Amino acid sequence: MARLPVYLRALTLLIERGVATASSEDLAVAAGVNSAKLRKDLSYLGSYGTRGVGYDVEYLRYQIAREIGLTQDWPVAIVGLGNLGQALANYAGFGTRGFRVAALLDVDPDRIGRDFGGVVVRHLDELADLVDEHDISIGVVTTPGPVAQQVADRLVGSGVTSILNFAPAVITVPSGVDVRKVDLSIELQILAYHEQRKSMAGALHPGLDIDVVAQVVAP
Amino acid sequence: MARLPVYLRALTLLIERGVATASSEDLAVAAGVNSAKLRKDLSYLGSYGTRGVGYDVEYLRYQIAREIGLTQDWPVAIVGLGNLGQALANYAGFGTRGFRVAALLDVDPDRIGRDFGGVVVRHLDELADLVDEHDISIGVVTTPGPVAQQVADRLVGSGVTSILNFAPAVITVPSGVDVRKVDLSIELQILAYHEQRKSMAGALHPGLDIDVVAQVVAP
DNA sequence: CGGATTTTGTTCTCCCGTTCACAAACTCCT
DNA sequence: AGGAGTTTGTGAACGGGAGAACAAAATCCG
Ligand SMILES: NC(=O)c1ccc[n+]([C@@H]2O[C@H](COP(=O)([O-])OP(=O)(O)OC[C@H]3O[C@@H](n4cnc5c(N)ncnc54)[C@H](O)[C@@H]3O)[C@@H](O)[C@H]2O)c1
Ligand SMILES: NC(=O)c1ccc[n+]([C@@H]2O[C@H](COP(=O)([O-])OP(=O)(O)OC[C@H]3O[C@@H](n4cnc5c(N)ncnc54)[C@H](O)[C@@H]3O)[C@@H](O)[C@H]2O)c1
Repeated sequence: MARLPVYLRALTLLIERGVATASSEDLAVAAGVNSAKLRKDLSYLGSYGTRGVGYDVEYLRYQIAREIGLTQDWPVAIVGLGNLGQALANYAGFGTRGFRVAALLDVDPDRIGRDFGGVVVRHLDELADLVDEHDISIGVVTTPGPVAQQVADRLVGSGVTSILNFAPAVITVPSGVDVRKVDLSIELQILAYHEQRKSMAGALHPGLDIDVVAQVVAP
Repeated sequence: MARLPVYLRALTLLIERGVATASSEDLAVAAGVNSAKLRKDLSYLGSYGTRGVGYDVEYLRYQIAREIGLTQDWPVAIVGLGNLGQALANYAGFGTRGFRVAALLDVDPDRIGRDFGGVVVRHLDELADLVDEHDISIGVVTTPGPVAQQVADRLVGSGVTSILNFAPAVITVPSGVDVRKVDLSIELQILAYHEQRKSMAGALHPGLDIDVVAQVVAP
């Protein structure tokens, strides 16, 4: 079900291009997945396609948006207005996808009171009030790693039940709370790992050309 | 093998705490995984543990770092110095993990020439020269989605063989080139999906308390 | 020195996601 | 209207990862 957002984006792209109807094959290409997988995924939501024709792009987009819950908009709190937190707070693409920055929190007096995209940074102590006031259920953690756990604890304590964590730390939460992690270093390290294998393959089999090496290395 | 970086971070944390030896159970808790899985993963690298004792933290950390390829440092190019690109360029945690920002590229004359963390932004046309000069094999894409594909093409054309893509677009590359995607919107949408299910479960079974709901909803 | 204890490395089983393949359903053209 | 062509929805086979469980190996302790 983690692929639904990808399909949603592919559908939006097709709508922008003026496409009214698309086959599972078309969608699969646009979303970068196998067409059988895509059909099976969509069949979970119900029979929204027409055999011999394909899917009504607009209609399917709405159905997926509804399934994900994007017919409402989700207020989000961001904790930690450093480099990354500011970039997120300024990010326009946020609102166009059903999310709204409803609260910004920090503990640094230099950050508190500043304004990003029309929202003023407040002290973390005001978290519970803001969560209540704006009915926030999603929190984003962009603090340094060492304080991520305690910030997560306060988010949970204030009633937040979903957390997106950018800090390089494993955070644990009570059951019933979802955590997702975005970790730049890990992504880069995975790339570095493959890079190293590529160069090693080249060293071990200098006769092989790049295409063959690619096949050896492919996951 | 995508878990090796997580183990690496857990080990680094333990070293900072002065721990010299850790069992697979300790490591599993620190990394947030199952201990059997962790042991199986580590056994791939070789037998670096001692039965009845556990793993030498320092030694294991080095072995994993070597496996990933972090004994060398990896020069990285960042394309698109907007909100996000600037945050990445300023990010200190970059260098401490074996990566180095070697080149910054943009096409906006207002950005070109500016300095982030000691590196000057250059025009995208200079990409190939910079890749050659600094022996860059990893590129980071932080441009708007619509130009992500053409930027990726230029990266590949310049000799980059690994791409980390932050733009909300599916990019396709020749075989032999690795692409990883970091997509904020998708992460938030997955959280929203689970949020919606939580609130629906509450509406359908108003008698259930939050803990029971949590079990129903858990993946 | 030998048994009790701890913990690794590995085997085995199970389960879930992926993919193939095909019948059913729909359109289009003659 | 009917056959040819397309495309969905899904049953079935496949593959691989995850976890339980256990034997082997090392330490500890009397
Ligand atoms: N900047 C990046 O590009 C980048 C990339 C990947 C990961 N990260 C991670 O994201 C996190 C933030 O990175 P950054 O570069 O923005 O760091 P930063 O130091 O610029 O910002 C951290 C912010 O958190 C605030 N903060 C500190 N303790 C807090 C607390 N207890 N409660 C609330 N706020 C608190 C600080 O005042 C500061 O404003 C770090 O964990 C970093 O490792 C950053
Ligand atoms: N800012 C965020 O927090 C955030 C979060 C998630 C995803 N993203 C995605 O990351 C990307 C960048 O976001 P942003 O907020 O930094 O956008 P931005 O508009 O601030 O920055 C985009 C930068 O890319 C440059 N650019 C445009 N076309 C280019 C080209 N052909 N070659 C090189 N550079 C080019 C622009 O000059 C600009 O500096 C977007 O795709 C966005 O959707 C951003």
